[in-house]
Amino acid sequence: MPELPDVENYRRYFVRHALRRPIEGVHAPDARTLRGTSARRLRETVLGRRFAGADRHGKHLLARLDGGGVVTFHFGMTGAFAACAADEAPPRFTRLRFDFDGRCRLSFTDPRRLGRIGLADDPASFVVDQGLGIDALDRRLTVPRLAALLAQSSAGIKAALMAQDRIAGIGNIYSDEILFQAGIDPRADAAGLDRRAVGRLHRALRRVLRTAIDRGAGWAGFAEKLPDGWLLRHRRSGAACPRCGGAVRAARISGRTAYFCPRCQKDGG
DNA sequence: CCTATAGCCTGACGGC
DNA sequence: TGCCGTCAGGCTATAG
Repeated sequence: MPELPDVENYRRYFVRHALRRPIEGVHAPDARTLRGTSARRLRETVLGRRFAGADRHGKHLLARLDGGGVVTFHFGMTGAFAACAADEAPPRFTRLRFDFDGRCRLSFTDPRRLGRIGLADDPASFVVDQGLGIDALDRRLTVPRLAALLAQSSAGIKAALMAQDRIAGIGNIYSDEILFQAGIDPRADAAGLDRRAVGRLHRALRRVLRTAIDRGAGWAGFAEKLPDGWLLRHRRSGAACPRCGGAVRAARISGRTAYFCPRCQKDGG
């Protein structure tokens, strides 16, 4: 699940359940989930400290420790958080667990183990080290800046939106929705979009991501809360496009399955 | 430089 | 019901 809206909601969940409590235990039973660190070093870094705050950049969650240092989370395709009491059974697929004082615990769960957890000095240096582009909801991503980013891309527009080193946070699902709402063919060249199309893309990008956050992306029941007019509700081959009633089509674009409405998404195609 | 593909992992789902 | 193939909202390394 975890694209920008999902991770933003996980961040808020983390803030509610993990901030300002002494960390009394760290369980990291799955070494593969750790990236560039070890269970031992993680324990040494975190034990006895508290999380002071949590930032997000693109699909990454950056949990700041009091006194410096950051625990970084990437959720892969199936990562999530689950808080639970100490006397409850730990959730299935727990790959990392923090035990706080009292009865509160926070698990990072990830069935497929495609998620990654690591350590960094600070959020800014992590973003630089990872080579991440500007966060998709950063206000500094203006229409001219988006236009400039796309103009220097030689990729298709869907691949350009998903390139984390340019714009961080958008994945396969939300790129489909953004392009649908902007009326742009996912196979179009990124550099070939005119001013009006880039303007619509910018509007759609912000609206889609904000709305998804507000409606609870990442949590159970989100699918039922999707707006009626969204493509995501009808993201199956042959389903009826919510705008024109035509057939939704699937296509393989940059290694992922894209869904779109050929009639409503003509721009650049 | 770029795009395309396989691989990492496991679970869910549809067809037989 | 059980087995098998396919697919899944991530990224990375490697090949062309």
